[in-house]
Amino acid sequence: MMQFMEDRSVAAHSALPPIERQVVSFFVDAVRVLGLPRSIGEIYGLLFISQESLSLDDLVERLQISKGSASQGLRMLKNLGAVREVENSADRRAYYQPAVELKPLVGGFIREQIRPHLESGKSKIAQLNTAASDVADPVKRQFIDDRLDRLDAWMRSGTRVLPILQKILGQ
Amino acid sequence: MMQFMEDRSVAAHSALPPIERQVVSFFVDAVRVLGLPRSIGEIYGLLFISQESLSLDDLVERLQISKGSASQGLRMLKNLGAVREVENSADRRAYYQPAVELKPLVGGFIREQIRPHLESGKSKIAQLNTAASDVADPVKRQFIDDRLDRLDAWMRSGTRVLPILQKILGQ
DNA sequence: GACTTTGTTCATTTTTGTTTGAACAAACCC
DNA sequence: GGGTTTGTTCAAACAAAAATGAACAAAGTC
Repeated sequence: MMQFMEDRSVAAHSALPPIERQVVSFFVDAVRVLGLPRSIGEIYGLLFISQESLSLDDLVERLQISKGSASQGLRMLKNLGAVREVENSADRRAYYQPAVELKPLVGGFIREQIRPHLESGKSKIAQLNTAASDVADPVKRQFIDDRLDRLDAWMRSGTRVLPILQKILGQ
Repeated sequence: MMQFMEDRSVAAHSALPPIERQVVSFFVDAVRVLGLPRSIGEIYGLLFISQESLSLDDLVERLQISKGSASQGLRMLKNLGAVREVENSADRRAYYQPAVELKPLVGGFIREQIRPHLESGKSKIAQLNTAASDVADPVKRQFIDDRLDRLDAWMRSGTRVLPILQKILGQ
């Protein structure tokens, strides 16, 4: 009995096994490149390399992160379409599985992180075009118009590239 | 004489004019999305909307940033190929101009910010494949191999997409 | 209806990353 | 060689972002 309890105690505090640890570290680096918080990488990484779906408590225990982080991280991952809840009768906890195809991951990232910025960028350029009409000096005016036209072309290129990105990465 | 000095003094402390301010703000937001420091956006943004090339001191004065920030920011922008030094006889200061075509900007960003991460990711996966050969349980082993194969395919997709990105955005 | 389990929220703490500015180096000038 | 201008470096200060954990809500159990 005592033996059993000690085992559980050790399990609760032990570090992740090597493979799991390395995969988590891989995703921690990957999400930093994408500008997402470390915990997102930890959670997704552990789910990615786990055969069984995991509960919030599993994540808290194995990654040694707070319940708050796990909860917020899972919400963001759900919004990104990177994890989904799975049924688990005989247990009222929610269990999570990762989306492991590149396509939905890329799609979610574009939808949640890229498009909103492109949209707000376009509206800022619209404001700028309004402000530019107040410029008196015609030489300066022409220069500014040229620059704003460029910016606009950049945004259009950006918009154009997204579906192509999704197509290529969806394979 | 006194009049003249007061004008200079005011100019030194005055805020950026509206258009310049808005364009700088646009680029500050843009570089945040790309995970680059604010000062990079400020410097590039002001250069982008300025007809004349600017010196380090011009940037310090107009953006009200420190010489340190301006120096570091310009170095990063030069490394990215986003600004270039221009000659200015009659003055031993260096003057800077922005690259305003999308192509070199995208190219520089990919070269400096994306490729290094893709490379280090690939080598991490190689390490993981080595570590995976120590897994005893054949079922677990197969699962891990599947996941690592997926990761590898992701990285290959990533590598494949970069030249296409450059091509599309270079117009 | 009191108690337990599960998960969320959010004010505070902690961590991370950026900016500052003083010290320094390099190049030029007289 | 002393003085000036221009630009860089880096330790310390600061700001922004993320993680924590206590309080809370919701739902289930006895």
